[in-house]
Amino acid sequence: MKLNANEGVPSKQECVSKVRPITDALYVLNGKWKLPLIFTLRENAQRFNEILKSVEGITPKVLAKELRDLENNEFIVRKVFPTTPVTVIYESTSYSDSLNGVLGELYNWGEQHREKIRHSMRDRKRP
Amino acid sequence: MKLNANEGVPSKQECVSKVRPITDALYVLNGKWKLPLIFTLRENAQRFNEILKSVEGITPKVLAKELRDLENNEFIVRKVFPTTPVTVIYESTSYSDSLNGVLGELYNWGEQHREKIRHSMRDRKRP
DNA sequence: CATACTAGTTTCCTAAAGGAAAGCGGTTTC
DNA sequence: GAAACCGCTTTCCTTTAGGAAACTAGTATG
Repeated sequence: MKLNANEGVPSKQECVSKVRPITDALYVLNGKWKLPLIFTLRENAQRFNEILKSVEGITPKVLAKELRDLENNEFIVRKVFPTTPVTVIYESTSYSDSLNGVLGELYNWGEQHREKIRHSMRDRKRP
Repeated sequence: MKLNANEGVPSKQECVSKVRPITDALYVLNGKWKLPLIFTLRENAQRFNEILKSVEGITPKVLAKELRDLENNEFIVRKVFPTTPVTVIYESTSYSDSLNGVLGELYNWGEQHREKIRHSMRDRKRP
């Protein structure tokens, strides 16, 4: 009783639905500066120019864009105070803590993988 | 007793060591085709041209490079059989199962996050 | 009115990822 | 010897991420 020539082979729909939530998650962590920014703002809320100094190497253009991304994903909030000159404080949200599980898994797996590959490389030289 | 002007502020070393294992992990999943390839080869081992067909849109050049990456990370093995014409089978390893924890966390968080952002967008239109 | 300060934006540029199309080496079949 | 099949590689091109440097708007102070 063969209803479909691709029996047993998952449909494209099925594959996409398996992969998309994962790529969604990866997407929000994507880019050179997302993690450093998340971690530095977890240490303490900071102003734009303070972040520029504490995250070494980032430029104003890229920082502005990354902060917008993080705000859109609700990992941080932007608070403006009408001092003169203005004060803008970026502060990490409690929602950013929801990343802890993911980040913990990534950390442990990444650490383990580095060791694994280090050993494999060594064994290729001296088998 | 102030020993250091940056007391309480983590050193750059400390930040790097917190972030690097995570970026290592993200790096191996990086790129447009890594996850589709991992998943398709978990379904069943396949030949080069079979993968080209089952992973819709990938080109030979990119596939060859991605397979090399996956092999270097020991997620797959490349098996060559001296038939004519040659048969090359790519097969996922049991080590690729070590990703299950990470992928599960990413999946759950990603699914939840998509919902969260969807609701936030709606509430911005109708507050 | 000039200067200073914050929080960005704008313009221009480079490097890397990825795609399209064609080609290639080895081996059989006709 | 031509054609076909497999598993790629090569060349050329476009898009995107990110960096350097300069500039801007708003609001004070002198």
